[in-house]
Amino acid sequence: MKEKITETSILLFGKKGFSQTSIQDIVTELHVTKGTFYYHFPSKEQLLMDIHQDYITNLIARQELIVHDRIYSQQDKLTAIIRLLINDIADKGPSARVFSREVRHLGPKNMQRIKQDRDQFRLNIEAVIKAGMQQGELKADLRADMIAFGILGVTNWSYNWFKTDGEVSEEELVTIFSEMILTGIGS
Amino acid sequence: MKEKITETSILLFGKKGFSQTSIQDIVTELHVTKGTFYYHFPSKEQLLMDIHQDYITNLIARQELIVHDRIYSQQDKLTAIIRLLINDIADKGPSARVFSREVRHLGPKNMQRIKQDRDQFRLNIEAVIKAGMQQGELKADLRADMIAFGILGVTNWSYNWFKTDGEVSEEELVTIFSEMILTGIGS
Amino acid sequence: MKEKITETSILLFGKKGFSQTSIQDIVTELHVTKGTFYYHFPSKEQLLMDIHQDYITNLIARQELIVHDRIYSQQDKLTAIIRLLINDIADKGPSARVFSREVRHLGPKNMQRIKQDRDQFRLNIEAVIKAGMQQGELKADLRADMIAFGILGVTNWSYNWFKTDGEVSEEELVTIFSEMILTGIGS
Amino acid sequence: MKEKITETSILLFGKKGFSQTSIQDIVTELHVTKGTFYYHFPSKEQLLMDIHQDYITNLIARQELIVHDRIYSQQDKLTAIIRLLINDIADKGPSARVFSREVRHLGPKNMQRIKQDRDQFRLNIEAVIKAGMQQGELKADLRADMIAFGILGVTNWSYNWFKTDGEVSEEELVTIFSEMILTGIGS
DNA sequence: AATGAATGAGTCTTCATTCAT
DNA sequence: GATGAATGAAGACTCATTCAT
Repeated sequence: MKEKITETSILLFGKKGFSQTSIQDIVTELHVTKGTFYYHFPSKEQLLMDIHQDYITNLIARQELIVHDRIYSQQDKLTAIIRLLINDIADKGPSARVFSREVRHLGPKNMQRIKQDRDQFRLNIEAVIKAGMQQGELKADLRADMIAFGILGVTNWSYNWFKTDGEVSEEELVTIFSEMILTGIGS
Repeated sequence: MKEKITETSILLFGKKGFSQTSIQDIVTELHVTKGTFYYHFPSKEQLLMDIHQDYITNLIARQELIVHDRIYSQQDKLTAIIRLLINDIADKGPSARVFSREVRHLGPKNMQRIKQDRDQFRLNIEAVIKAGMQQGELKADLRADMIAFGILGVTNWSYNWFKTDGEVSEEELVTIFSEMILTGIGS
Repeated sequence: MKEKITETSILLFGKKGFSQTSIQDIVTELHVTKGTFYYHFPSKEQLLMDIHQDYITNLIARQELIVHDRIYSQQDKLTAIIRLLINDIADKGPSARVFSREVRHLGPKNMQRIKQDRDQFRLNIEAVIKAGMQQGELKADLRADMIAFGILGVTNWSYNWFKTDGEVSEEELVTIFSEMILTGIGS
Repeated sequence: MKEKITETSILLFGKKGFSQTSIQDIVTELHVTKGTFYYHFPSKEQLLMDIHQDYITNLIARQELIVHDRIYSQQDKLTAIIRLLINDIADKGPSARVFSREVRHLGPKNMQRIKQDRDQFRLNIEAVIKAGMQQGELKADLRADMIAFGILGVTNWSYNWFKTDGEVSEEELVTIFSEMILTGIGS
């Protein structure tokens, strides 16, 4: 049941947003009562935290597999990270969407905790960029931090518009974005 | 008074988000009563619509000045559009933030209307890209639509993290992002 | 309306206690809705505070009239204070009952504030006793503080059992208690 | 286990009051689950009843030992009853406090039953007073019933303020109160 | 004896909205 | 233009209680 609640919540949060989704909505969907929800979760916020935590822990783990890979070039790593994020739109779509949007609704403490995780993800990207700069794979004069934000912008924004069943496939999108970032669009 | 309500609302929506800001919050800030609000606006949603509309109408107007400029190259135009969006973080900060976040809280009809405006903004970017492709300023084989989404991602995401009083100035950020997009980060 | 809410609440708190009385109970009794309650009071606790404050402020004022009287002997003052409390069972019955019972349901801050008022009332009694001891009206070796608690016990406990329409009138009860305290029951 | 539940409940009721203590609070404290509680008690109210019953049965038993004593004078008996109640603040503190406060939370039937026990306790005091009056130990014109209420007020009120580790010892308090009642405070 | 899951009625509170004045 | 009072629907959360295992 706990899992069912989590799944349903992810779906509903993804569809209507966190504040717009009431506990009633969640339990009605599952044909159980509010008491059931509160038997499994101490609060709505904690549920959101759990979702966040599950998602980002797994995400960072997969990211670090990429980052610490011995064979990939740094450019490959960036592409792989972009792929990681874009793929999740399909695989964990709603979960990913929830992740990228609802932080503002958390209390200061939880906000802080989540922020740390996100920072780590971002700093991992930054580290790859810096490595690329040193090894001559990337331009030497980049602001690694800003570029990392830029890459996250490109991918995270996709969660707002990308349809996995659209004209462009995930893998194509990965290629388009990674080329745009690595080689630019200028001729 | 209507203007004062609008301004205060933009500020509060920017700070706490749309759903988290109550009409009571707004009128308390202005030392008036709820009746006053409803004298000027038919609903909270309509207020949000007005804010959106004001903002985006002005934004598109400024974008089209750029797009139809006779002197700018297409690359310059893209840079100018990036500058337009980044500058607004400072100039119309809260308003811009509201614009980029609170769409989900609109009813379907209003959502639709806003979506059209946003689409137009995006299609204008797409048009510039296509022009650049034809004129040989940009690579010939780009997916103009996806690239437009990519550019919007980079800039819109900035609203979540960019501090105008930080280490990097707006103009520097514009340069960083436009170089990243036009020439890529690869060496 | 605010007054009506206060009055009804006093009645209901008196009958069923603070926690056992829901806001619903109060507004149902008045044929209004919960919104109305919260238009006039910020919280249930604040309502209780208001009731307390109203009651005790008035009570202390009347007590101090007695305490500072120039003609009364100290013994007369004690009797008058007993009368003050016993009379309130009839006049402000429920209010008095609420006052003497529901402190535990207040938050620490409000608890503190009420405690101060009560302490003042008690210390005023203590002061009268001490004056009586000095002036030879009362035994010289009393623990004024404990006696003050004793007197309060006798009167406050009455709120639990005394019926103003019973066999014993208020004034008779005052006489019985003040004689018991001043001259004792031993022969 | 049943005893452990009872003990813990007494403690918690004493600390936070009956309504403010949830069954969850009780079982959490004991590291068991709610099912366990309901295996041993049919309801929260019944638990309160049991506590009451246990306490008052024992109390009345001890009171009657005093009342029927052949050596004590009636004055001594009153003092002994006062001692009985004051001592219980220390010995059975929480239990006694619960007893003197939470009656209101019982259903009418249980309320009735408790009331009878309390009445008996009070009537026993009244009987002692009447005996004292007849035997010339006490003033002849007392309202024994009201005096009994007065004595109960003095002692029961102590449960609200008396600290056993304070400046005044239990035995001192007994002396103070019994002197106040028997000989009065007037000089 | 004890547990874990579920219930459902109830709690306080919030809030957008209405409307007579 | 603006106010004050009231509404009613909805919100998150609590809790005594039940019951199959």
